[in-house]
Amino acid sequence: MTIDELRAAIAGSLNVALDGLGSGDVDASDVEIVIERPKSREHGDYATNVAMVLAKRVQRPPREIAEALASELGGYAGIAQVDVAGPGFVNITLEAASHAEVARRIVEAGPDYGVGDALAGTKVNVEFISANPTGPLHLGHTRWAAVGDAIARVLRAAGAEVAREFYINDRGVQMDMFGASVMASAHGEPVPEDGYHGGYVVDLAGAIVAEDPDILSLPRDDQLVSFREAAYARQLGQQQQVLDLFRTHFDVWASERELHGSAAVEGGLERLREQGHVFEEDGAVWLRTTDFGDDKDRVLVKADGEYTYFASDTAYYVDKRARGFDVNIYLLGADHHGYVNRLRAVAACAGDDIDAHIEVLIGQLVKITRGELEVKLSKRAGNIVTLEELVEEVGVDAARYTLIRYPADSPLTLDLETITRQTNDNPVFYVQYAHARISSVLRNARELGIDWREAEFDPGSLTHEREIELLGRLAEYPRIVASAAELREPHRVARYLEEMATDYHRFYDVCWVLPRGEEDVQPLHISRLWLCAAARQVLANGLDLLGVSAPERM
RNA sequence: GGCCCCGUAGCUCAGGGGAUAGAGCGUCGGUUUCCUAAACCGUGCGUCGCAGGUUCGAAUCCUGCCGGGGCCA
Repeated sequence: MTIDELRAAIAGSLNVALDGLGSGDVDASDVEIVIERPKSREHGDYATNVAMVLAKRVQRPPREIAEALASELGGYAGIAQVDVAGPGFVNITLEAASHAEVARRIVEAGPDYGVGDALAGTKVNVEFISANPTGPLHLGHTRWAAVGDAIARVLRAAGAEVAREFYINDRGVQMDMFGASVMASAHGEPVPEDGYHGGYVVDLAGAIVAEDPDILSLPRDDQLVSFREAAYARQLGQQQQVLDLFRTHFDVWASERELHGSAAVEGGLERLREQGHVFEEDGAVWLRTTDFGDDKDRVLVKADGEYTYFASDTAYYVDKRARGFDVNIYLLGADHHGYVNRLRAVAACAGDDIDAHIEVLIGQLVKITRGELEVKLSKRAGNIVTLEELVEEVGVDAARYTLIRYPADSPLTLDLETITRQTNDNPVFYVQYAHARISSVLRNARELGIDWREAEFDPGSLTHEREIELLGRLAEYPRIVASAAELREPHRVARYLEEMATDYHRFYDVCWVLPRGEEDVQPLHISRLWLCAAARQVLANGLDLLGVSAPERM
């Protein structure tokens, strides 16, 4: 019996029970039947609180409703026992075989186990990082590089059609300043005061001149443009390469320039005019964002006729909607929290429902330590400042896992010593180890010539307490994925995997899987191999949602 | 001045209204003739910042205050 089947059973029993209480006219169909796994085993495998929730409406004591529900529910196949406890909880214990069926389902579903349809038919745009192409990606970007990607994966697992999108701010004075900095560097001249000073600028200059020495003899104005464009191409390429290495793959690289080139900006502006939130004042064109909670109105077109960055952002939103995205998620750093109201107001000004079409998530900053010492994010040599350097030091798996493991809206301290340590206090290794351990068992089974998939799986044989615990945990997985998607909180998957790995290790510790010595292959061996295979599948599926590898050996 | 985040065990942190608030680390001790000991088991550990409110029930939701971090102006 699956959780969904149990829910249906409860719903059915509830109707009968209410009839029996003379409350058949009470419509309980809108009551969400919450099924939870009790913390204590004494309270059964599953529990529901519907009796308490309905008490007021039915005008009966919760325990009375619970009793009626329990006696009805007890008749269902697959349910071993139903108890009423506490203020009106209905505690349900399943038959052993009923638990174990999940193992078969998981193995048969394979990578699809956990995939749901809650968001089927919804097109979601997840925009994150969106760095200027004027330097390497740094720590401020890494959290979203991991979490944003995981959010996209989790949403996809919930059935949504997802695009990961990176908005390239490749237009405006910052780009010119970037070009000027590289050019100055190429000539051995001092970089402009508010230009870009990192060592990478020198490297870029050197590489550009090496590839095209003639660039230095161009007229100054042309040369500036050439340097700017060459540096832009290289820097963007470098960012893309690093993200690729980090296993964060964007579906769309949206360029601000192209937005302007395609007249999307004019189009977006037109759309806002139609909605009646655009006005002119002091020679500038404004968007009345204060109508929707912003603290001041914003300029779209300056008095000199230039579009503002805000105009681009606005047009970009309208463009995303035009491309059919129902939900547009923006992942921003804590330093951009002032943008939240502005962006939401843009959606409202475009005639959209703020609560439906736009979501702005704020990620708190990441602090890095090495043991007790904080790693200052200065640009001095030896301190980690870029995503690339972080990956070099700790590896992609550890970096991604650690960044995703915590809710993004809480501050995060990343200890380089801990996450490279190969012990229990490093959760990524703990979870990966469970996967490798299972893989090893299954390898050994193959070497012993045991073809468990072809053998009869007897779910009734998995009755050990540790087996039941593990099966119960495996059954939770789809619900965890669904809630991670709904809440945009992939850390829930990571936390779940840690608990699941614990359940596996505990099972492994006391339940021997393979035949020992000259022992014949028994049905229990086969059943346990199915259980192992199911556990491995869930670990692999979960790790995949985080973009972390599931090693066969460690 | 406005806004955002945080406050839970000695430390780092989970805990989207439910029963006795959890995990890792750290302490001390134990477990391997055979499937990966990167594991498992035992052992302590709490005014869930404070005060009100909503609820049958609040660490969780609402309001105010205190404390810490940060952003904008």
